[in-house]
Amino acid sequence: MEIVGTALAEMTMPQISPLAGEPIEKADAERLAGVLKALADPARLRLLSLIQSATDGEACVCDLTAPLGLSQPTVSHHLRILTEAGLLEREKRGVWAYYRLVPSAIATIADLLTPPRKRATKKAR
Amino acid sequence: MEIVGTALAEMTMPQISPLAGEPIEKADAERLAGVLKALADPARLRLLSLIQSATDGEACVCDLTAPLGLSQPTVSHHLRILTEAGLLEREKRGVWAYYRLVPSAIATIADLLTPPRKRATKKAR
DNA sequence: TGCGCACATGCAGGAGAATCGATGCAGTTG
DNA sequence: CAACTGCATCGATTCTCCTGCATGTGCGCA
Repeated sequence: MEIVGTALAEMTMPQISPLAGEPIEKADAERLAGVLKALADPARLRLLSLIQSATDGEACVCDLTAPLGLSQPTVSHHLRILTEAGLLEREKRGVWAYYRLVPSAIATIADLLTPPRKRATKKAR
Repeated sequence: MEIVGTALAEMTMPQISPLAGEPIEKADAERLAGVLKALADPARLRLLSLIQSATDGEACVCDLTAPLGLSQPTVSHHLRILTEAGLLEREKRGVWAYYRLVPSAIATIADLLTPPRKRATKKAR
């Protein structure tokens, strides 16, 4: 139902770690689950990995179909989901569409999952 | 198809960060996706949050159905998935089944997602 | 201007997952 | 021992998602 949008950006600010001090709200859980769902697919994890390890950290669709063993429409589909989740950014140059990782996007998710390890939630010290 | 098992334990050791130096293997991607899929659900994120913020960090099923607004079988289903993914552990005391977070399980996932920030992959120094 | 290439979108089939009601099972209590 | 409580499992339904084929779109080139 496409609740994603640029999902990541919408939740970087609030402290909605599932391991924060108190239960998270239903809406926050749905947003975080939306982004995690974009990650929770073998093909998409491999896409992120392939793009990151490519030259200049970018890759076009034609470079990604073969290593994955998936059809071009399917790869485009996955890239779209990752882009809508805020994990990839797309740049069209000529006939090609180059994808690259959004800087620190995945790190942001990792931070959201990480327990509030001494983070200033209520004056840690 | 239950590829999970105690999924987390099986991949804590290898360096299979999707943002590591080189593309991850298909099998690694499937394992990591399996654990992420356990996380990528609003109800399960809220369950983790509720359990963590409960007294003594544990909770039984009867305490969790009401806040979630889901039926008891459904809650048991989600708890089972989280447990099989290695995120929760179950202890039966009397008639009740108490669930608690597996220490640092989620932190492990966060580490897997975090880019190899100066981590010793091949002799960093 | 017409053709070809790279990519996106639409459509459809099939597999997997979320949910619930009904039921089974193990402790507890009378 | 019988009834009750808390939880897991089963079966069925509905919905979502992954995937590929066919097609549409935009850009470059002859």
